Amino acid sequence: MALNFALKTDTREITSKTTPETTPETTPMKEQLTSLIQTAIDVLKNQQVIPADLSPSIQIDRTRDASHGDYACNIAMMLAKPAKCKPRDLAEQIVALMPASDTVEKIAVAGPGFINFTLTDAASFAVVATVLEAGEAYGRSSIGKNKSIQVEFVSANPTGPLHVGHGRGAAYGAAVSDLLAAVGYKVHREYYVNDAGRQMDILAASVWLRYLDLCGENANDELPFPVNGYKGDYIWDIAAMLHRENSDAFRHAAQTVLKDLPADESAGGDKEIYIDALISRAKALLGEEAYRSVFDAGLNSILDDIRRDLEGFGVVYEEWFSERSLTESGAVDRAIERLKESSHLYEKDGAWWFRSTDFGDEKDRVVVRDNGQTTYFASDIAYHMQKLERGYDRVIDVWGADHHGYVPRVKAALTALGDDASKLDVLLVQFAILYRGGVKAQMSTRSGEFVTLRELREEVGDDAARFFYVMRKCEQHMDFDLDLAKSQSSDNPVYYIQYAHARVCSVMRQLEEKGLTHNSENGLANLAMLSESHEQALLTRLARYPEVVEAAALNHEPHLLAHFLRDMANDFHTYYNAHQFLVDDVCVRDARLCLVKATRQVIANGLGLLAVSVPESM
RNA sequence: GCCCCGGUAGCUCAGUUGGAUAGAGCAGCCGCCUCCUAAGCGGCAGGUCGGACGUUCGAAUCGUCUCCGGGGCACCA
Repeated sequence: MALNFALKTDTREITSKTTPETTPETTPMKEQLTSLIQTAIDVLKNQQVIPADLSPSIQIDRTRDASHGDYACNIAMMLAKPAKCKPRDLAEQIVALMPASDTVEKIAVAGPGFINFTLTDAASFAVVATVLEAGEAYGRSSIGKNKSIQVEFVSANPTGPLHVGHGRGAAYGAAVSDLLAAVGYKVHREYYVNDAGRQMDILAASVWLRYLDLCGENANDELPFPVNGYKGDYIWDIAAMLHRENSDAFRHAAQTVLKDLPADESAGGDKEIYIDALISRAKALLGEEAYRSVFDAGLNSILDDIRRDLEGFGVVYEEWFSERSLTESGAVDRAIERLKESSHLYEKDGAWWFRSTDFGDEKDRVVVRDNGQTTYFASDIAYHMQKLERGYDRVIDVWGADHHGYVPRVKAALTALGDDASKLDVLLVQFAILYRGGVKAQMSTRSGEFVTLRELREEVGDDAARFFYVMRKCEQHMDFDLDLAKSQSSDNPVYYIQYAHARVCSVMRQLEEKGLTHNSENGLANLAMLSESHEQALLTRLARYPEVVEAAALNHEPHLLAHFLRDMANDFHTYYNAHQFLVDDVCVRDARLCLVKATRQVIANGLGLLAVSVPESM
């Protein structure tokens, strides 16, 4: 009888389609070729042509040009110097010593000394059966098996709705996570909720003031809204909800609220001092419990909104991690104690400083302020300490590029704690600038008018938004063309790829309408009929897919997959225009349909990893 | 001033971790539906890979310097 384990309330199972089985392990071609070359190298070492103490890493690459065969190796050029031998001559010797293989048709020495491999037809055709057999699992692998990785991304302050800058982090973080899961890692996606700190107090104060307004305390403009408060309409919504549920329970007279407060900026004062005074006043008048009610009303409302927004965007988390919980669990104190014990902290001007300059940071950083409050940085130290304590093999943070200055101090803190800072990868995502009609559509955050992620999703759709965000390398500034993302034409890469998928579906429908059926076995038995250059190109492309997924995952570069899918769609459309699939010859027809179905499968798998839908008709 | 990222075709970007003749898509020009969706395909044209020097068999890729653009340098989060 199975036991039910209680899950933490904010923890959930991965909701994405899980296909636990991985691609059946046909020994990857690169490894086969590597071992052939290794055999030859070993012989040459015995013959002392190559120094025995040399153990070169054998690199096998896909060729760029089909006339160079399928794979190429540059080992002869690498070893030419130590072997005191011309690269081409060495290449010839290596080729002569390589054992025969039933997957290799031809081995040739070319150019300055490349060894080019051409696969047998049987080996190139095999991919079709592999894809159709593996289905959704094709492209998955087990490189990351038994390794766990935590990916923290978005983690925007819950002080307002997500904007388009967060969108890029969301799409990128989710794609990296899904890719890592696809290559076998156990992935823990996490959103760090900044539910403590001054910004949240400002939010609470903003909500409270709007609430007081709704109670009637601002009937004659006697309760001015702070310059530094959050002015968005959503604050009104939260205040209205608060008033609906609590009526006048948190009401205090405007004069009481404002009594003896310093001047706001609008009255010639300092807006920072003013807002802090207002927060103190709110806490004093409301008392701890009521203040927390107002605070939580703001926090929960916005967090729920963010959660719904992200879910709609295909981004789900295993955990929403509370910053406040770090303080409550004592993790922050514990981190500070550990740093004190190892004498990485010192006291100056009433504050406690972390000596991060010992670890290459440009200046030391405060962890406990002179007023006794711990800083955001202290929470971050505790958080990262805690992440590593959880035992992940690797930890990834996806941050906006504007936080890059933060990386050295976080790594410094981990090192100071005696943890392995190299387990942490911080991936920095550059800004996305929206263009509409060729002009910038994004307002500056300073003016308070920013395009929200939700607006973007509504305007261009989730598919286009997800795809466009990951089309570029994350460190590349991105121009996001809204018109292109919305356009339903081949200019739009999303539609272009989806259309390829829909076309295959359409072909299969046509087949049915003609009263025909597809015999897959017969098709697989007649793959040799696929001799057209377009077909060869598709076969090669299909075989590359697992390599692309692997590279995209391990290098955290989902754009590789996006580009691959576009190229594959192009291969398909070209093929589609050049040849009929539904021909009279049953053998050719069945073979072509096998190829085309395999193509559809790979497009579906690839778009699936990017959370882009695969329509069956368009 | 110091640090991070970028600079490749008119525009937006790739470039398999140092490989062979630098590639796509837009935009421009010329073609292709009696045919499984023309939301598609083919062709032409377009380049001093910001610049200089260096490293080596070989550089868009690595190093140093330099120019241009973006961002960051809190007892904020």
